[in-house]
Amino acid sequence: MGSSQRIIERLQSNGARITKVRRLIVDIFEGNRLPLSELDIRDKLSVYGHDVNKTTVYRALKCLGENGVIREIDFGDGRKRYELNEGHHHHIVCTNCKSVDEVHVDDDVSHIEQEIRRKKKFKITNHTLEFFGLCHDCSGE
Amino acid sequence: MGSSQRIIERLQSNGARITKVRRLIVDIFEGNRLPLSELDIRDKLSVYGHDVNKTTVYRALKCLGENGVIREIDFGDGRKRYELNEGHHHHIVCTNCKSVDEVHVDDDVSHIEQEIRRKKKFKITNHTLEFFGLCHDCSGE
DNA sequence: TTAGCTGCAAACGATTTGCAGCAGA
DNA sequence: TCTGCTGCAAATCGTTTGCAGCTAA
Repeated sequence: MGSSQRIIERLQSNGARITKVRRLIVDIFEGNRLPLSELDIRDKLSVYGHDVNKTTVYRALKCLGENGVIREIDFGDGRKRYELNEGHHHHIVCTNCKSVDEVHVDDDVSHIEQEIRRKKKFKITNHTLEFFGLCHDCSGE
Repeated sequence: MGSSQRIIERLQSNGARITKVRRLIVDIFEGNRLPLSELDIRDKLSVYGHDVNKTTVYRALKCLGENGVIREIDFGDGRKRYELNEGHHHHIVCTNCKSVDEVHVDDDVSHIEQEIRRKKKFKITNHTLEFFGLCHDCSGE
């Protein structure tokens, strides 16, 4: 059980119980830095000998999301993905082989947000920015 | 039937038929510059006295998408939205009242794309950038 | 005429809900 | 102990598919 103490404490302080399934799922996220779908998670749990019901996974994800441990990522393919809610970054998705890579950009879109804040009377709290294209392997002819 | 001639020609040149339903849907998009879901479209069609089957709407949207007339927008709420494929821009969505506004930014994220192209060996063809927050009406506590 | 479009019903896949039994604190 | 978590089955919701009849070209 390698779940970081910080995460355990965050859950506990919000009154959520530290159950076996939640621990396992947090461990999966800590060992996989890329966004995972419900199915990805259950597959990985299964590999480690834990067959968890899909409903339970969805409810655990909801709990972890509500407590700020994970966040949702949307690649627009009809299934939600989740990743640890640490460090703002974006993703590049290969539209061919579906591989995903992280992108850390120094200069983010904060200047655009400020522009919007000025022009429109909108308090921006969040944004999504995902890139799509062909990875090196798939763009080779 | 106010469907722009340019769009009609684009469909025709690709071998798609110009049917009553497709004309109507294009008219709806031309009269509504914000992203519409399948349900939005059927509601608007209904207001004008046209009850169109949902399957037909989905197939028309697929056809219009494949011919570059419209594009998909994803607000991550589990339903697809579509808008005319004209002029690159983004959206700000009020997380409270769900209202949507367009955002035209002079300085887009092309510099980020170039950075990624250099760092990673990724040919970027597309990106999504949507903003979320509270609109003026909803942020007034 | 005829290939392509439409409508209906039914299938599908991701996600949610109801409920009875189990377990963390 | 006891409220909250889990698992199972069934429901829900957006979207897609199969098929028979219709219509644009």
